[in-house]
Amino acid sequence: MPELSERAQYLLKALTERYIREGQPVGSRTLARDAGLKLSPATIRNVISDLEEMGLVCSPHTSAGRVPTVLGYRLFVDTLLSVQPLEDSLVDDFKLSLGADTDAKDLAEIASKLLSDVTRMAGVVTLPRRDHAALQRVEFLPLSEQKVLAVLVIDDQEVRNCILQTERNYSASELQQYSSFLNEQFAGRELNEVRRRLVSELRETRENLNRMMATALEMADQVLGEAEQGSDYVLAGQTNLMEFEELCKVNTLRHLFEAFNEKRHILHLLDQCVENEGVQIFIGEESGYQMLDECSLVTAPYSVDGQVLGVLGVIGPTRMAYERVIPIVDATARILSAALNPKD
Amino acid sequence: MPELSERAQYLLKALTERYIREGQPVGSRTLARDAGLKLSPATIRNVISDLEEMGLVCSPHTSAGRVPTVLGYRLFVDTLLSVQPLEDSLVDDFKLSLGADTDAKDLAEIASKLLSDVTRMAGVVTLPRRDHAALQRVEFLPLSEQKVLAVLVIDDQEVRNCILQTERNYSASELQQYSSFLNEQFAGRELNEVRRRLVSELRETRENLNRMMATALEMADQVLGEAEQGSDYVLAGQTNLMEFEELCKVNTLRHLFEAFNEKRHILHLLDQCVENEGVQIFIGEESGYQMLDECSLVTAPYSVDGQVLGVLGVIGPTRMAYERVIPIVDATARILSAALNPKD
DNA sequence: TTTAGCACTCATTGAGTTGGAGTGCTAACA
DNA sequence: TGTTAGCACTCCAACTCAATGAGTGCTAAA
Repeated sequence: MPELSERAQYLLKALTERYIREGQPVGSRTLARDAGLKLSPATIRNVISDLEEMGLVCSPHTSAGRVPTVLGYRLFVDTLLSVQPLEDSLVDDFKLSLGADTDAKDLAEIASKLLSDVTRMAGVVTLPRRDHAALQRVEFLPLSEQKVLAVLVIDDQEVRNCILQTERNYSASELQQYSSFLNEQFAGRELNEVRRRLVSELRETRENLNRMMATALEMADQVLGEAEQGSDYVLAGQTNLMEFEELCKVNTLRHLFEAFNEKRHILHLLDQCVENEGVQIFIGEESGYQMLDECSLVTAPYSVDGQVLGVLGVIGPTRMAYERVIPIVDATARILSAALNPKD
Repeated sequence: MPELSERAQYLLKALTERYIREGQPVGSRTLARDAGLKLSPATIRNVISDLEEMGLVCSPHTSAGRVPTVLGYRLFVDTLLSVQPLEDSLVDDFKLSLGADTDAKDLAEIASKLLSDVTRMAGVVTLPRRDHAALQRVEFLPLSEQKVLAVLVIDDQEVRNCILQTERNYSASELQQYSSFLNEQFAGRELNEVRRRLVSELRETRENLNRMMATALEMADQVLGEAEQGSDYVLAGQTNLMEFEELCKVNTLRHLFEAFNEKRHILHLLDQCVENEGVQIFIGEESGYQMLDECSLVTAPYSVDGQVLGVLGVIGPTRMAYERVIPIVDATARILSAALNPKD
């Protein structure tokens, strides 16, 4: 990519900003008026023509103004953007809303709602991964004929339960034995470590023919398997996307909403953002998913104790106010991280 | 409403069926050919003209054919419809899919998916109300500083837990005392009865200054309050609705999808169907909700032990194949009922 | 009661027209 | 060499206009 003159950069910025604001292809005359430079439309045409050659802008048809391409947006976002600082009042609002002492899922829902409300686009938050969370305790309770209730206490905020189908009946005291055995062994360890060690221990105890331990371990294994509720996300404000001209073709919307329902693809995309520290942006086709061709995704990971637990973000048209959305997503990720941190 | 001649009825039926099939206003010529009656278009025009006077059909504009009105659909559905029996293979499929031994929520999700897949419209299933379900057991477990985990075993299939914030720490044995006290009192009783009795018992024990009982009751009260996860529903196949011409205005879709997200309205509507035994149908504006003006809703309640637990149904355009949807909804309700019944 | 005939209405389609916005190119200017 | 004015050109969007065709209502005859 050849170097871009100061002026060309400035004009690309002006053009992109104008287009984001107005949604209409912008022509040389408009730009001349708008940009504040003392240049005639003709001069501007020359510059813009260079930008076009570099693939940063294009015109939808011969006699229309120019529109940023994905590449143009990319350059704009990476090097030209002047990010606005966020109003304190908004941050306070967010902190308040995410301050309630509820479980992770509720927080995710609140956060996605906040994101969608403030940006008037769609907000998305993946549920926190719990691989690295510490297992606090396991409890087994007899339920009924050949059914045992297993309760998995992960931390103060999250408890999962699942119902095990067993081969025979177990008494409460027997189950108590199992759980205290397991707690001795595994309490305080990370879930994925527990998972790993379960496998090896199982093999070992089977060899040793220790019936009681084996049963306990088998149960634990089953619980972890069940509780392994594959990663998931919550979405809010999908309908906001219907307000944007450029997405308002029924077919575009259908593909988009099908993807939202299907979840697989969106999840895969969001997973890619876990790696990256800080705000990450996919513009248009960059995502690699066709249904997002006319959309951009702005994400940021959230974490607890330096462990990234998930990702949140905003989905909207490529023509979105990045300079506003970016700080919002960034701040929300921080606030959510704080909310998830054990406060004591 | 004046009596309708045999012939008029027949023609209304033919017209409605044709319109449902083709989606185009049907004219007298078409109807003459289609209906199998040996009548000229002119004659048919006379009859149709009567139907129009009665408000059963109308024409979108002067020189178009006729389309059934809501009233026309109503008459069609109530008295003219020939419901097709369902293929056994489909019923078997449904039974298989709903046979798995999972919890109520999963079943509801499967059912709504089935409904939407088979009808190519949107399937909806309310989560089962648990007011009349028997409380099997309560357990309290100490979690951490001033936090107690309460587990509510409702029946073999459903367990709820919630985390209580308490004023001081409780030991495991103390909590054990509470839960066994509560289980003695309430196990086996219906949830709403438990709720009712809790209130009065609380008042009584407070007067008696029985500290221990009071605490136990207060905890139970809190649990029930928390677990009171207001009624809810699951929806599948919303995007199918985008395939229908008549709903494909972005605005219509937006209102519809907003209603789906909002849930309140749809729930209220579905609640009305609990009363009615068997299949109930809302056609177009009959629902009273504007966003459903161009939709119909076909529902049937499902129940266990004669207790209606919820409603399921299909949402689609008014122009839907009622004769097919009705038996599908009916059968699904039966199969879901069976699946929820304790099998032992 | 049914039918044929006819005049009439109205949505839809496609072709032709116009106006405006914007471009690219060229030649002149600083 | 960079900047500007002028001009021909392109294309979209909006509009008009006429033709088409599906369907109706009415009337009078079978």
